[in-house]
Amino acid sequence: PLLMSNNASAGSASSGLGVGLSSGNGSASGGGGAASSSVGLGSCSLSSTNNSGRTNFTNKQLTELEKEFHFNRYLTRARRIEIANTLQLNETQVKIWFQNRRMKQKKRVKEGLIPADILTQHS
Amino acid sequence: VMILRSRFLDARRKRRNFSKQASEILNEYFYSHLSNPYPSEEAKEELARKCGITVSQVSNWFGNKRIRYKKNIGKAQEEANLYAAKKAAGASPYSMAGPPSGTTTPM
DNA sequence: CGTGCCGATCAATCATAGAA
DNA sequence: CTTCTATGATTGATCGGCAC
Repeated sequence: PLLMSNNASAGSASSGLGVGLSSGNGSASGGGGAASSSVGLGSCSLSSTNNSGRTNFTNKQLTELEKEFHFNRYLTRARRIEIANTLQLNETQVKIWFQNRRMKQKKRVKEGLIPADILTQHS
Repeated sequence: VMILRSRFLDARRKRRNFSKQASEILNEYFYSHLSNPYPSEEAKEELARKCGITVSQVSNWFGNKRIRYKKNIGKAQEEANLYAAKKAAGASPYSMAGPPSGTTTPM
C-alpha cells in the first residue's frame, strides 16, 4: 500500500511523501501535570513544552531517567508510576523515554560503539 | 540559556559533510524513488557501502531529505528531480547495481 | 480487548561545515 | 573574518504490527 498525497503543491504531485502527518497531538494523557509553556519568572524546574508539543526534559529529569535506565532497562508499572511522580512527568512520557532509550542503546551497540558491557558483568 | 544548553558532547558537533559522490548516489536513489522514498534495510546497507557511510547515516539522510523536500516542493526540488532523472537514465537506473563507469571507488 | 514493546519515521532543533 | 544557509545528528513523540 502506498500512502501519499499530503502536499497541496501545484500541479505535478509525484512524490509519495507524507506518511500520515501527526502534527498536533491530542495529548490525551491523563494526567497530571500537563505542560506549561509559559516562561514565567521564578521557578522553571519543570519540563517546558513547545508549541508543537515536544517536551523539553530538564537536566535533572534526564539524569534521573538515565540513572534508572542503567539500573533497569525495563520498567515495571509501579516503578514507572514512581518515577513519573518524582520527575513530574506522565507515565506515558516515562514509558516512551525508556523505549527511545532502549532503541538508542541498541543502535550504539550496532555501531560498535559501546563503552563496555554496562550490564553484562563478566569478563 | 548559555548554561545547560549543550547536550554534552553530542556527535553533531564534529560533523563531516558526505562526499560529493555519496550525495550523488543518495540523491539519485531518492529522486528515482520519489513515489516511495523509503529504502528497505537491505537497500540502506547497499547505499551505505556505496557511499562509504553507516546505515544509520543513510537513515538520517533519508529522514532529513524527505522532510526537507516536503518543505520546499515547488522550488529547486523539481529542478533536482530533472537532474536526477537524467543521471538515472544515463547511468544506473533505479535499483542499484553496477556503478557508472569511472566511479572512483570512494575510500 | 487492552497494553507494552519494537522498528521506522516524523518534526523540530542543535551545532557545525561551507558558501557568500 | 563575519554572516547566512545547507546539512548531519539527536530526540520526544506517533504509527503500524506483533505478542501477551
